[in-house]
Amino acid sequence: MAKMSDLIEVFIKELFEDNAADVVEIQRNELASYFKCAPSQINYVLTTRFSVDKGYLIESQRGGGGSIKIVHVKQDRDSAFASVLEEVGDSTTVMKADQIITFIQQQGYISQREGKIMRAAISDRAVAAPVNMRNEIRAGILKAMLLSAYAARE
Amino acid sequence: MAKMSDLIEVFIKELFEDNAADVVEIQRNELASYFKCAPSQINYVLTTRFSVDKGYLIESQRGGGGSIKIVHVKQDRDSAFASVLEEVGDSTTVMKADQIITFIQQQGYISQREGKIMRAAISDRAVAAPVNMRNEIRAGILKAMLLSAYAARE
DNA sequence: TAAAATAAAAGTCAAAGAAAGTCAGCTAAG
DNA sequence: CTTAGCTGACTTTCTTTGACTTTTATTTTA
Repeated sequence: MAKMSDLIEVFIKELFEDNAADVVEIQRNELASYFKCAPSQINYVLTTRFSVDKGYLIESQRGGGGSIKIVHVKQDRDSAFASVLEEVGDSTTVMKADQIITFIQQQGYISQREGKIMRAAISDRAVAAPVNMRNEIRAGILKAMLLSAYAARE
Repeated sequence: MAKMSDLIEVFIKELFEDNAADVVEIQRNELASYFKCAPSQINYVLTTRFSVDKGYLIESQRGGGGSIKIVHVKQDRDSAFASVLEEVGDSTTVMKADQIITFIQQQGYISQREGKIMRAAISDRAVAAPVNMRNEIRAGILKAMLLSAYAARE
């Protein structure tokens, strides 16, 4: 069975596209019953797939007529790349690098395929260096790739 | 008795042929119980028989609904990618890497921007490792990037 | 009409479940 | 005797669920 959380994630992302909007509004219980899952699973999807890291902001209202608003926060190119480069710093774990790539991808500044290439380049399988150097080397590679992507705007 | 690992290896390779695919998805526990072996033996087979060197890329997801994806660059059908991977080998200079990237770019396998990103990743400025290790590390990074580009081709 | 009760949302968190990964040590084959 | 193969115990990561809480709106009642 395909994972429920993935399906819900895709569903919500389609809402963004359909509305050509950067705000989407959902009702937790409604969505949950549509997917036949526990309402709290919607929260799980929101925290794991629509986190601030990834460029999303959640606002919600409880009580009668309440709902959840998901805002896709768009940062302009310059500041997005600037903040991300700073974040990389001199040393970066695979996990952090992954988040950074996801962020810049969600912002729409690199394609999905470019994201995959970058992820491959910084993975532990690729960076065959002594463990104690890996994070530093990884940081160098990631920064170089981000800069070149920044320079080569479409 | 024929060696278990060989049987598993053959089995997986048959999956590639049966599906005429270059991506195969397995479930570790399922496969293990099919072969009546320890799940960790699947990992053994993957690391010994399906390494990056041999043109395979492994992606996995833990947790509920998790699985292991194996991507393979086929010799016959996409000889450009396959031969290029061989060309990279275990060690690659910047110049050679550059030529290889240019080649597959000209063949239309990767975009100009993807080429720039790859070049950035393998440049000496990016790979901040001791000089005597650089070419080996570079080879690993380049192979991983090429494989992921191949896997995510349109 | 103001306070109280009810209903209608969403939030939290911990526990259980479902995978895959690691690694040290044992066994078998060459 | 050395290397390749195999295993199981333990770890890590990710997902799903449900019981309980909190907040807000609506309705009832004194």
